[in-house]
Amino acid sequence: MTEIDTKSATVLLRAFAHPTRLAILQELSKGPKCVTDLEDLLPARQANLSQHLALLRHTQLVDFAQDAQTRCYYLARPKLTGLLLEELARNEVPVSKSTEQIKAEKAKLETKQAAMTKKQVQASKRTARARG
Amino acid sequence: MTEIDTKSATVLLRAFAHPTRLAILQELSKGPKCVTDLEDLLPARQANLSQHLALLRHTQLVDFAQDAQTRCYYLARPKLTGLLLEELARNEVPVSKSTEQIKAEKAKLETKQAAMTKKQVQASKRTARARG
DNA sequence: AGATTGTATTCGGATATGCGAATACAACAA
DNA sequence: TTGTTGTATTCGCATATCCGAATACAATCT
Repeated sequence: MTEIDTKSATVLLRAFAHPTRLAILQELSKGPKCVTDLEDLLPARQANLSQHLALLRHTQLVDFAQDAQTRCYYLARPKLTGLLLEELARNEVPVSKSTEQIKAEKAKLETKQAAMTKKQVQASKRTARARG
Repeated sequence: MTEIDTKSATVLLRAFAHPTRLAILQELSKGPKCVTDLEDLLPARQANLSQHLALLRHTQLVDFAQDAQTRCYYLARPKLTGLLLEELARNEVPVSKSTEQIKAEKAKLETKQAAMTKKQVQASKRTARARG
């Protein structure tokens, strides 16, 4: 439950969030591949794959080992990528909660914090915007 | 290791891949919140939060329960969201592999498949592009 | 009824992303 | 040396995303 740096986490997630890049990562999760291998496996052209691979390199999701003229790409963070692919494959079914249930949960949490300070923050926010 | 529908998986990932949305999900992982709560917790304005929440609703990452005038949002896929946030917090350190290591791994995989068919596919792809 | 509160939606412009085409380039073959 | 193979980069345009401003709207208060 540690607090995440959402800004840098987003850089990683954006790298995952593209069909071609996700497909590349899925292929690499089965083993290392060079660009030509990927070109055969995926419906994308060489230049485009190289662009996506460059992005994945910069986010350190992949790295490569040079084998003569070819570059063999592999997953640089196999745990992260593996877990993510697994979890996407699982495809959790969304839950629906009743208003009662939520009210109860919310109430329980709010008793743990000062409620008044919140309203003050809110008020100062509004006036700040009104001024600015 | 099941094959994923990369196109629809991408829709989910894109929803995660924004600082504000990720922060919203992180807050909701601690308990349900209404829009005003989030406005107090995050550096974003109401309209903007509503926009992001709409996106998160459409991807079924969150849902809400109506409590009189307010809507209490909660995680609709707590496992998925929780695991992802955990894994991002862990921040796996990238591995680096030697060319030898990769060549070995790659060779082992390739013996499991016909190597010739690949070259044929590659050749037909090239001529197809040349024609097109 | 009018004002306020909590939230959603629409619009428009700024910025970012995606992709093909062209180009670069190094290693290797003929 | 010229050609070919494997891969990367640059450029320009089309499309998508983001956000604030404005507006809508229903519920509640005065």
